[in-house]
Amino acid sequence: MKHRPANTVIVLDFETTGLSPNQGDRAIEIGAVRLEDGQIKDRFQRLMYPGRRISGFIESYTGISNQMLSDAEPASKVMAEFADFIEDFNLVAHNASFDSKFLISELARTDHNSAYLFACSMLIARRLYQDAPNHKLGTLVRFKSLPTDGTFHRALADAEMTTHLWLAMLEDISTRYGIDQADFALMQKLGKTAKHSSHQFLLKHAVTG
DNA sequence: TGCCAGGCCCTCTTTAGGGCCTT
Repeated sequence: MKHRPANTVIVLDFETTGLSPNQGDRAIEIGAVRLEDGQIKDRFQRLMYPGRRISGFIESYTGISNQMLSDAEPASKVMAEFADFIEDFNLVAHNASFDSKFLISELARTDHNSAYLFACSMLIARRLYQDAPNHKLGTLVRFKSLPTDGTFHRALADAEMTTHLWLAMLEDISTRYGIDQADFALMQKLGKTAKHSSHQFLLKHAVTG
């Protein structure tokens, strides 16, 4: 039987042709990290052909060219492989609402289930790091002095930076609130909050239940 | 370069508007 650590999450990031699958945008790259008990155990990165040319803006923004995509496998094939990679583990992304809608949209083109639970590192960071200049991923990486190879807006590089941010937040929450180990359920709760609660109240409430 | 959308959150709010964040 396959070993399944209790505290395993998949941290993922999509590069896409634009902001909205409802407007016809497609994924062009998926990058992800399998994090088991705080250790990176596996990585996944694939380009995928979206069925049409991408804009010059996206080429410039991501560094992914039309030439690179012309040699890539179709999205449906890549997403089927990715579904096998993520199994049924919980998912983490920076601004998870964005990656969630692309995951649902692309998996809908395959016969794979897309009923995953997401936690959003951006929403948690907004509560935890209120003195950060802003809560863009790159800013938070610099703010927390997290590891980076200097690559931004590529799927695996962004997923790895999000992984380090996730680990830093787990540690900071445990240290700040004196709990043994922050887990996915707590982090997901911190990303879904009632309005009009102060951040301090919210964190303490989430920790104490 | 920044628009497209959408969820979240703040405030000059809740019968609303606008900024943030993702590509």
